[in-house]
Amino acid sequence: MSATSMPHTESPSFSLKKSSKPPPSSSRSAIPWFYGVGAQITTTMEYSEALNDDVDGYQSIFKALEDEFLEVEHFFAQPNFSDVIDQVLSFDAFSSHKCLNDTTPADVIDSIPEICDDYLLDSVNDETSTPEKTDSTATEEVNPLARIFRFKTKPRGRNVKRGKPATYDYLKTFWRIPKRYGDESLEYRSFVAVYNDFNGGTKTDKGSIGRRKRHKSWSIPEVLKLVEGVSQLGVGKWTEIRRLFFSSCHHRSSVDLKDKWRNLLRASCKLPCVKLRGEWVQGNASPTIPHHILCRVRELSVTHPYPRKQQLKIKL
DNA sequence: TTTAGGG
DNA sequence: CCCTAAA
Repeated sequence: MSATSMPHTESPSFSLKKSSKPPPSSSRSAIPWFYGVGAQITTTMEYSEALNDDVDGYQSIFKALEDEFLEVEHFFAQPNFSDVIDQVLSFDAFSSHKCLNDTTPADVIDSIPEICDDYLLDSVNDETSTPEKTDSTATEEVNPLARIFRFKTKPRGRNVKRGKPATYDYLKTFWRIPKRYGDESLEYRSFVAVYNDFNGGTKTDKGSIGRRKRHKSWSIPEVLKLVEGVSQLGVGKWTEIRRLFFSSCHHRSSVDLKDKWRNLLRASCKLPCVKLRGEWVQGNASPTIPHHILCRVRELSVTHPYPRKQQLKIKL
């Protein structure tokens, strides 16, 4: 995992000086050191440096990850925003995502954490497991965030060993709490709390770690892409549709497309039949899909019938 | 690995 | 969104 393309010239400073000002969103965890992410990041960077890894590359990654912690708004607020973007995109890990020119900065930012996930997981796997400094003086080395990075995503692609199911359960097997931590220790509880928060889940962990991914409601352009995809490739070709129409949406999986289409079908069935001042009256739901789009969905549901449930299996 | 469907 | 039987 070499990042030879990484320009070393006057790389913009990524130190965020996040201060202790909490993000606007009050939904964030109230864990004391949660907002001290900056410091934690630094620690992690030093750690990777010790591992003789590409520090600059990690800086980019950690910067992006840090952003995820701090919400996008904070990221945009940085004066060297564009520099950071350039830096991040110049990193090898993003080579396959250079087709981002036609997207907005927001789209780019949105895709970074996802990309980082994969790459970080790789790098961590390469590392010879967690350092086993058994001496009690290695307290500084224990960086909860390091483990958060490691497990924040589900394994996929080359990140998983062949033969093993790419499930969260498998991922969990990687998760280890240092023995020197009691279940009631501050470190442990903080770690778990932050971890859960980071994964956007209030999931009262029941042995389940890192489930839900952050909810991202579908934008109209995304819906249009999906509709266009279905109209061209038909229903059921979600991997293809994703590849052709969502190459720049790294947070929409083929399964997401399938789910969305299902929801669109449901919505299209409930099309209002009332017209007011030339405009179709929308259901009354919140940001709903424009009427004409739902009409299109309804048409497609006929043109491209959804594969019906398998023939009912006869019970013997 | 990808789908279809239920949760 | 998650989870998983089926294919």
